[in-house]
Amino acid sequence: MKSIYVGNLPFSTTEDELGNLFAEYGDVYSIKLIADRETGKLRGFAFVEMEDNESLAAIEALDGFEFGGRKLRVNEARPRNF
DNA sequence: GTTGAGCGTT
Repeated sequence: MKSIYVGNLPFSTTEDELGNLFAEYGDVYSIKLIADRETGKLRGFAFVEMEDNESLAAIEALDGFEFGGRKLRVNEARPRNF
Protein backbone atom coordinates (compact mmCIF):
# COMPACT_ATOMS: atom_id res chain seq x y z
CA MET A 1 0.00 0.00 0.00
CA LYS A 2 1.22 3.43 -0.95
CA SER A 3 0.12 6.98 -0.36
CA ILE A 4 -0.23 9.09 -3.46
CA TYR A 5 0.04 12.85 -3.45
CA VAL A 6 -2.40 14.61 -5.76
CA GLY A 7 -1.74 18.30 -6.20
CA ASN A 8 -2.99 21.22 -8.26
CA LEU A 9 -6.57 20.21 -7.64
CA PRO A 10 -9.41 22.57 -8.43
CA PHE A 11 -10.95 23.80 -5.18
CA SER A 12 -14.22 22.38 -6.38
CA THR A 13 -12.96 18.79 -6.31
CA THR A 14 -14.63 16.33 -3.95
CA GLU A 15 -13.38 13.06 -2.47
CA ASP A 16 -16.04 11.35 -4.51
CA GLU A 17 -14.68 12.67 -7.79
CA LEU A 18 -11.14 11.73 -6.87
CA GLY A 19 -12.24 8.28 -5.85
CA ASN A 20 -13.94 7.70 -9.18
CA LEU A 21 -10.87 8.86 -11.02
CA PHE A 22 -8.38 6.66 -9.17
CA ALA A 23 -10.73 3.68 -9.03
CA GLU A 24 -10.16 3.23 -12.76
CA TYR A 25 -6.63 2.04 -11.99
CA GLY A 26 -7.21 -0.10 -8.92
CA ASP A 27 -8.85 -0.34 -5.54
CA VAL A 28 -8.82 2.91 -3.63
CA TYR A 29 -8.49 2.33 0.09
CA SER A 30 -8.83 5.89 1.26
CA ILE A 31 -9.08 9.43 -0.01
CA LYS A 32 -8.09 12.46 1.98
CA LEU A 33 -8.74 15.95 0.69
CA ILE A 34 -6.54 18.28 2.65
CA ALA A 35 -8.22 21.31 4.12
CA ASP A 36 -6.87 23.99 6.37
CA ARG A 37 -7.69 22.84 9.89
CA GLU A 38 -8.36 26.37 11.10
CA THR A 39 -10.44 27.75 8.26
CA GLY A 40 -11.79 24.52 6.79
CA LYS A 41 -10.94 25.68 3.29
CA LEU A 42 -9.38 23.24 0.82
CA ARG A 43 -5.65 23.56 0.25
CA GLY A 44 -5.77 22.23 -3.29
CA PHE A 45 -4.21 18.83 -2.77
CA ALA A 46 -5.10 15.38 -1.55
CA PHE A 47 -3.79 11.94 -0.66
CA VAL A 48 -4.99 8.65 -2.05
CA GLU A 49 -4.06 5.19 -0.78
CA MET A 50 -3.79 2.23 -3.16
CA GLU A 51 -1.81 -1.00 -3.58
CA ASP A 52 1.78 -0.35 -4.63
CA ASN A 53 1.50 -1.56 -8.21
CA GLU A 54 -1.87 0.06 -8.73
CA SER A 55 -0.65 3.35 -7.36
CA LEU A 56 2.15 3.34 -9.92
CA ALA A 57 -0.35 2.83 -12.74
CA ALA A 58 -2.53 5.62 -11.40
CA ILE A 59 0.43 7.99 -11.02
CA GLU A 60 1.57 7.41 -14.59
CA ALA A 61 -1.93 7.70 -15.96
CA LEU A 62 -3.08 10.73 -14.00
CA ASP A 63 0.01 12.91 -13.61
CA GLY A 64 -0.59 15.85 -15.93
CA PHE A 65 -4.18 14.80 -16.45
CA GLU A 66 -6.41 17.79 -17.07
CA PHE A 67 -9.13 17.88 -14.46
CA GLY A 68 -11.49 20.78 -14.01
CA GLY A 69 -9.26 22.92 -16.21
CA ARG A 70 -6.08 22.11 -14.25
CA LYS A 71 -3.24 19.69 -14.86
CA LEU A 72 -3.08 17.36 -11.93
CA ARG A 73 0.24 16.70 -10.29
CA VAL A 74 0.40 13.12 -9.10
CA ASN A 75 3.27 11.27 -7.45
CA GLU A 76 4.17 9.10 -4.53
CA ALA A 77 3.58 10.96 -1.28
CA ARG A 78 6.37 11.85 1.08
CA PRO A 79 6.16 10.53 4.61
CA ARG A 80 4.02 12.92 6.59
CA ASN A 81 6.40 13.04 9.54
CA PHE A 82 8.94 14.68 7.25
C1' DG B 1 -3.72 28.55 -4.15
C1' DT B 2 1.51 21.97 -3.99
C1' DT B 3 3.29 16.79 0.77
C1' DG B 4 -2.38 15.53 5.86
C1' DA B 5 -4.46 14.67 10.97
C1' DG B 6 -5.06 12.36 14.82
C1' DC B 7 -5.70 13.94 21.17
C1' DG B 8 -7.51 7.95 20.73
C1' DT B 9 -12.56 2.19 21.12
C1' DT B 10 -7.69 5.62 15.41
